[in-house]
This record gives sequence, structure tokens and C-alpha cells, in this order.
Amino acid sequence: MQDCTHGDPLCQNADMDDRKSVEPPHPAQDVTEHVGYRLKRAAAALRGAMDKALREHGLTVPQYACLELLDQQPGLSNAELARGTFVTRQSMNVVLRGLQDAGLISRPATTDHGRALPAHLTAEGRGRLDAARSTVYDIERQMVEAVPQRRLAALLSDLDRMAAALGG
Amino acid sequence: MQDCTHGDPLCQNADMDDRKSVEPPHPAQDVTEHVGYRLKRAAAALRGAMDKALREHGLTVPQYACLELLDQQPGLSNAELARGTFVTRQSMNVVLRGLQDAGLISRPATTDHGRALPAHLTAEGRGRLDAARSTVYDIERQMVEAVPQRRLAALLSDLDRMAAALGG
DNA sequence: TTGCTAATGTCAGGACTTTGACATGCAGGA
DNA sequence: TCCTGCATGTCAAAGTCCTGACATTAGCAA
Repeated sequence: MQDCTHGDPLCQNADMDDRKSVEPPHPAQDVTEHVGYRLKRAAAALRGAMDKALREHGLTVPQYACLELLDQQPGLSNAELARGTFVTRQSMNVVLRGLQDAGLISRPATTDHGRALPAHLTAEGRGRLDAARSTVYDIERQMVEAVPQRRLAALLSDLDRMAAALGG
Repeated sequence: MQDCTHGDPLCQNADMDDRKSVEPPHPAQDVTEHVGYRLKRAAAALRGAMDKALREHGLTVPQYACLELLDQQPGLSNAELARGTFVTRQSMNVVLRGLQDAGLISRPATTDHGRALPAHLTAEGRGRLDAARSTVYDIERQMVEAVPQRRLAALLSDLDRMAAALGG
């Protein structure tokens, strides 16, 4: 059977089989067995890999996420981008200013209707995104290939279910 | 911004390698379809829920994770706790200092062998942990109950596989 | 012994993110 | 009309986290 896949000295339990048979409502005795811990671990691994890969392109993870969202849905506002990348409006505001200063996106100073300022990719921004996208997609492929293909859809669904259950 | 509701399992495409397949509304690749996006979303939801719940107990998420780890494995050092919570030694150092100032953990100023300083929960720290644990476990239960029980083990395994594939 | 490597704790600086707050603009009903 | 509620953009302050760097210590090999 599978052993402790996380290679740190923090997994000292030898009774994984017992726990699996008693998995219902009661939580496990070992935090490293908890769903939250695994989720955090996977997310941290993804974040770290993306961080390293994007640094070579002069982008941070939130910046890349912002560019990717703007590429698919041009004209998104600051608040919309914030919701799409799971950060606050204030954080996204900083990100947008950085991208704007770098000339990767453009935003009108004013608008004739409402307060939302639609952002758009510049030519340079699109180029930077295209360059960075390949490395990010490589990372994504590594993740996808690590899980059995027949379970991928279920995995995506379960991730969504968990997020929805927590009001994500 | 339109939200693509992927909560239903109908959103599964049989061929994983062909990313640009079905999905009537959006013909091309949609970032919200990517594993990384879903993972980030679920992790963000968990983080937010834990953040809100722990604030009532005067703890941050890293602080709680640190206490939980120390409860199960007393005597862990700063570096070991950092690895266990997926942050750097420096970040964990800050967390430990905060917990120490709050009187929730204790750490010797020196050691006779090596440099690692073993940390231990104080009585107050254990009490605070016990109080916070119930709310965190409630959140965890919400997550677990959102996914079909027969898929839970596979979900945990797949999360580990993805993390391992990225060198987590 | 001596030197090298790896791991640890710590400091400094910067980058990122959050909470809190305030002002602006639109849509609804009294 | 007014005005209340809601969403948005922005500023300020604090907290959090990271990268880079340095000194200390144990373990191992020549």
C-alpha cells in the first residue's frame, strides 16, 4: 500500500489503514491526514512551482493570474479581477498598478458611466503572457499527469464542492 | 464577470489531453477549468474560513498550524515547524516569537547539543488550541461532507500525488 | 586535526496581502 | 426629488511572507 508520500519527518503514524476504515465524521488523529493539510500542501507546492517559473519571466503569481484573466475576458475591472484571483480589491489594485507601470496593461483614467475602470492587455502584456503561459502549462501538465486520468473530473468536482461548502 | 458554475459533474471531458474540447459557452481554454485554478480556489476558501474562525480565538492560521503540530509532536524545532506548515524558516521564526510572546509556547534559550531549539506548548497554549480546534474541525467536516465519502481517500491521494509531482 | 558540507537560527530589506476607512457613482424605493 | 443601500476605487497602516545573507553547529572524510 502507499506509504507516507510527504518526505518530512512529520509523518510518524503507522496506522494509516486503521484510520481509513474509521474515516467518517470523526477527524483523524494526525493533522497530516486532514483534508485541509493536504489541500494546503498541494496549493503550496503549486504556488512554489509557479513562483519559481514565473520569476524568470519577471512576473509574480497574482500578476500572471491577472494577465490570464484579462486575456480571456478583456475589460474586467479591478474588483472583478480581485474576485477572480481570490484576493482583495486592495491587493489587486497594487498588482494592477505594477502591471500598468510595467506597460503590460492599460486602464483609462476615467469613465463616462460608473466607477469601474476596464483593464486591457497591451501588446507587450500579451507577449509576456504568451511567454509565461507555456511554463505554467508545463507545471499544470505535471500535476494532471500525476493523478489517474479517470479520476481527474472527480477531483475537479470535489475541489469545487469543497470550495462551495466553505462559501468560496 | 460571468461565473461559470462548474459545480455539476457534467463538466467532465473524457479526453484529458485535449483541453480545448467541450464547453459550449467558451470554445477555447478557460482558466477556470484548470486544475491549478480550482486548487487555488479551494485553498483560498479554506484559508478564508479558517481565518475568520480563528480570529475569534486570537490566532492566525500559521499560528494555529504551529500549535497543532506542536501538540502532536512536542519538541519540534523552528525549521521543522516551517517545513510542516509550508513556510520558510524566517516566517516561522516570526510566528514562534509571536506565540512565545503570547505565552502559548515555550522554547529554551540555549541547548547543549546542536542549534535546534525544541518548542513545547504551555498549558495556556494547549487550552487555546483546544478551544480553536473545535471550530477548525467544524470547517474540516464541512469540507469532507461536501465530497462523496467513497471518493475521499482518492482525493487525499491525488492531492498528495500532485504535490509530490511538483516537488512539494 | 583539518576542512568541507549540510542544517539551523537569525537579521535586514523588500514585496505582498490584509483590515479599516473614506469618497465616488449607480439603482432602488419612500 | 431625496436618500438609503450597494458596489467600486483608493489611501493608510499593519501584518505576513519571502529572498538574501551571515554566523553557529554537527557530521563526515581526508
